This record gives sequence, C-alpha cells and structure tokens, in this order.
Amino acid sequence: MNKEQSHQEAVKIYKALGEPTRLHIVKLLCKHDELSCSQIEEQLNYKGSTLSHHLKQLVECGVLRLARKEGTYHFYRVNQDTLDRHVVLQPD
Amino acid sequence: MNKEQSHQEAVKIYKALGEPTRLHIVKLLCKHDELSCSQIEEQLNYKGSTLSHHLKQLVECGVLRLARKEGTYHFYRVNQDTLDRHVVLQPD
DNA sequence: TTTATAATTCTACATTTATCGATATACTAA
DNA sequence: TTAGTATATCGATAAATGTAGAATTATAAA
Repeated sequence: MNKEQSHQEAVKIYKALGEPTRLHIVKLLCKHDELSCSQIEEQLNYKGSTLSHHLKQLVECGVLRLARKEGTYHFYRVNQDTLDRHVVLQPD
Repeated sequence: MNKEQSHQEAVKIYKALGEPTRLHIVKLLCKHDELSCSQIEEQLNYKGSTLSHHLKQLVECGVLRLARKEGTYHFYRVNQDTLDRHVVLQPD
C-alpha cells in the first residue's frame, strides 16, 4: 500500500469516527463484545435504517466487522487492531 | 467536563482529521515544527483562502495552535498533547 | 404457507461543507 | 502615505451526507 492509499484509509477512519452517532456505536461496541443492530437501537435513539447506514460505513472502513449471524440477528464486533492503529479512544 | 462534552470534543477532532486536506496539513506540521499559511500553500495545491478555512477549524478543535506572528506571517504548530490524547498518526 | 421480526436497501430531503474568487484587514517597507 | 504582501473573512455554489419512512430481503415460528 502506497502513501496516498494509507492516507485515504486514515481519512476514512477519522471521517467515520467524526460523527456523533457512529462514535457512539463504536464506544458501545468497545464495551459489549458484540451487538446486533436492534440491540444498538435499544441503547441509542435512532431508527434501524439509520443505524444500518452507519454500521455499513463502519464496516467499510474496517473499524467494525460483521462477526456472526444467528437467525435474523447480525452481530457486529470492533476490529480492535484497526482501531489501535489509528485512534486512542477515551473511555466514557 | 462531562461525558457528552468530551464525546463532542472527540467528534470534532476526528471530523477535522477526516478530511484529506486537513490531514495533510497536520501531517506536514508534524514534520516541520512550525509553518505559515503561505508555506503550506507552497507544499499543498490549495488556495490560501481554503487553507485559512481549514487552519481555523484545526485550531478550533485544538489540534493546531497559532504559535507565533512575525510581521504578516502567522506560524502554526501542532498541539502534540491533544493529538496524542486522541489519535495515532501513521508516518508517511 | 402465512405471519412476524431483523436487517438492509431505496428514496427523498434538509443540512453541512469544501472550494475559491472577491473583499477586507494587518503589517512592513519605501 | 502609498504600495505590496500575508491572512482572514465573506459570499456563492456544487457536492456530500445524516436521517427516517417505505419497500425489500432473509430467517424463524406457527
């Protein structure tokens, strides 16, 4: 990977975290091992379609991954290595 | 400072860095101790008014500071402590 | 199969924002 | 004072984006 690519990769990650809803999602997942979209919906005051939109972006930039499916539930996890490579998240 | 405030503060910093031009400016300043707007203009392909706009945002979120004025030159520096508290910048 | 639930995708809309030219401000030198 | 230069601010515009309702897909249970 060249400099320009890694630059854009970092930009994507910071842009993903530079939005209050998405940073909330990530912080929540840092405390919960794994969560489904509806479990996140219970904790944060947003519609499922909105959360789905944000989850997609967080997966695309590598901050999260879809780790497991059980029935209709999709469980997401933090990619801790990706996070560690770019950010220092302050605990709530 | 409460949780919500520190959350918003982190969001501002990540949002500031989640834009290619601003991340370029910050990386440049990490290598140059201090730089003026026109010195940055020499290295990055943007107009002064655009850079001024970005520098303002980077100062507002605490990533940079206006460290020194000499004549009409305004020299900016990285706030390394702020940066260290929130991000791990990959070297170019 | 039908019904219900979880998640995603689609569509629309309002808001934000990156960029840059024009203008204004601040400082220096002649 | 006048001219020149460095920044900052203003105004306009095109593009990106967060949100949520509607529709769609996928899975499970009755």
